[in-house]
Amino acid sequence: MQRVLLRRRGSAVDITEHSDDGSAAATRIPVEELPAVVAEREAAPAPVRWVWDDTTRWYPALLAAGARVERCTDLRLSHVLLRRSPFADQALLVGGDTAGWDALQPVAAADPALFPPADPADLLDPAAEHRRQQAALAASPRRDRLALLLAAESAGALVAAEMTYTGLPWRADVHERLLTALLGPRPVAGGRPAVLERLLGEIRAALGAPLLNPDSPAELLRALQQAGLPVADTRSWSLAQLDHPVIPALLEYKKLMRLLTANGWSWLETWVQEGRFRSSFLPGGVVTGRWASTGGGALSVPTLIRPAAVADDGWRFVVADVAQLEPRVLAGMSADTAMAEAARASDLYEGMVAGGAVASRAEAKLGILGAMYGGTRGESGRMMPRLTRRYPRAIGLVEEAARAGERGEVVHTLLGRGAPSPTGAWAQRAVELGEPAEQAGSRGDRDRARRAWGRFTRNFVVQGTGAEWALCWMADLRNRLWRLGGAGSPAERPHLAFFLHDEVVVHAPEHLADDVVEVVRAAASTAGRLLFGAFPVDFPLDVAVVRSWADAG
DNA sequence: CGTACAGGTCTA
DNA sequence: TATCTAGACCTGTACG
Repeated sequence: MQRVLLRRRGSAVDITEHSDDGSAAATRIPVEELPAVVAEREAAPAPVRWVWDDTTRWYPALLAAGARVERCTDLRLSHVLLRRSPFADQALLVGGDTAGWDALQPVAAADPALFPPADPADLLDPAAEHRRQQAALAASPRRDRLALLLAAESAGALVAAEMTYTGLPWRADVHERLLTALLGPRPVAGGRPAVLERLLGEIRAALGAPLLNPDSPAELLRALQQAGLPVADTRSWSLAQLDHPVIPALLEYKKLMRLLTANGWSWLETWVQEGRFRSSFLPGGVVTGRWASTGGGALSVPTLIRPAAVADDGWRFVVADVAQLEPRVLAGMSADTAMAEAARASDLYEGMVAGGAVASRAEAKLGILGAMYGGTRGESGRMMPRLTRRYPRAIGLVEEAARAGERGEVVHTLLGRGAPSPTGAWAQRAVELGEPAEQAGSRGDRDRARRAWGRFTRNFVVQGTGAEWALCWMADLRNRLWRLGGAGSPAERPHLAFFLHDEVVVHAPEHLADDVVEVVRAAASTAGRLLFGAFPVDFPLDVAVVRSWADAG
């Protein structure tokens, strides 16, 4: 496939075409002409892969100018993956500006200018970096998987930019009605809404503390203890265990205060414009390969306010999520046929019950979560021997990942994303967490930190491979949605509008909703085959065609 | 007066 | 004798 490398040169762009025969041809164009050049090239029959330093620096402006890109190589994201992968020869990756690539950060989506001034990326040579990456890939003992990972990560970067561009349809009027119904009318600057004010009065009266500010955990804890309640913190879950007249009002107050501060009127003003909630997603933003987000708390939008996410008139949301993604991924990557058999059921936990591994669904869930998170105590710990007997390969894989982490070894996902080395800052953090300063250095604390790192590596291999499945799913889905046809930009055709680790929201014209359901499922099958080949592990989806996000699931 | 951390709550 | 993975982001509070 033809690769076309883009490089900024002041107010111009250098375009270098790399043909399969190794020849290269370069042209220089003014930056204003780039969208037209890209659009023309994308419309031509020969497929092309754009190679650029960083999608966040190129794609938002292209989208704004009406140019959509089918494929790219994001050198920044690829660099991070290769630098940490145990299957990339680091000697091949090191060049003059490696430190610059190591340090390169994505830019915020807020600025749509194609060329931010004084960008550190301008000091880097993308052609040289691309050559190094291709060399490392060619020499890798896991070349195919690593190449798939780089392609999927780059496709994710395109998806992320497009989701910020299109936004998630959001009805401010619905959101405001919801706030008013729960909190009362919007208060004038500074005041508490009426409902909170009333609850505050009840709380103060019930505790005999007329000046209490329940927003201060320390103050609240003292007041509760003075009222004779045996409580060590003010978490809702702890308070719910208590029997005292103040508790219902206090729990309601905490819930509504959270709504007000996290997703109240000021959230609405800040993050919703022109009927769209626009946040920015950061592919690869989490060490495991999951996406992070910045702005508006996109990855923790409470279900309480999801009724305000409403498809446009004549459009629908197609909401799809994978039930029990991570245990299915674990079955696939360990080639555990017994667990894959359980995964044939649409509810994997019920499949485990049917297979005779455990007595109840609750036990199955507890046991699997314990296996993936490293819970060794309590009920999930007691489940482990039975699970190990029944699913030796699956349990063996996570146990080995935990032991490797405890030994200080580096673990990796199925496609070759490497975990951080335990000598890095992350291990320091684990040490600090397990080690109160006054007892620093004791053997027990070191053991605790080692086990904490083992839990991290145990979870890393599963969560990280789950993230790879989701990336492959979205990358394939994005292309299938585009091929459903229509005209215009992604916003005017069926498009991905939101992504939450194992769930996607597609915004589509109503008459195409059934087609979207079909391609969402087809893309899930493709992702399973890409990762696990012929090994028979299913990824059944829960799919709903709805007007509001809240109506799904 | 601005920054850093603690405590809490939301997500998968 | 016990909640264990990954995050974002809010308020209150301590600190320099």
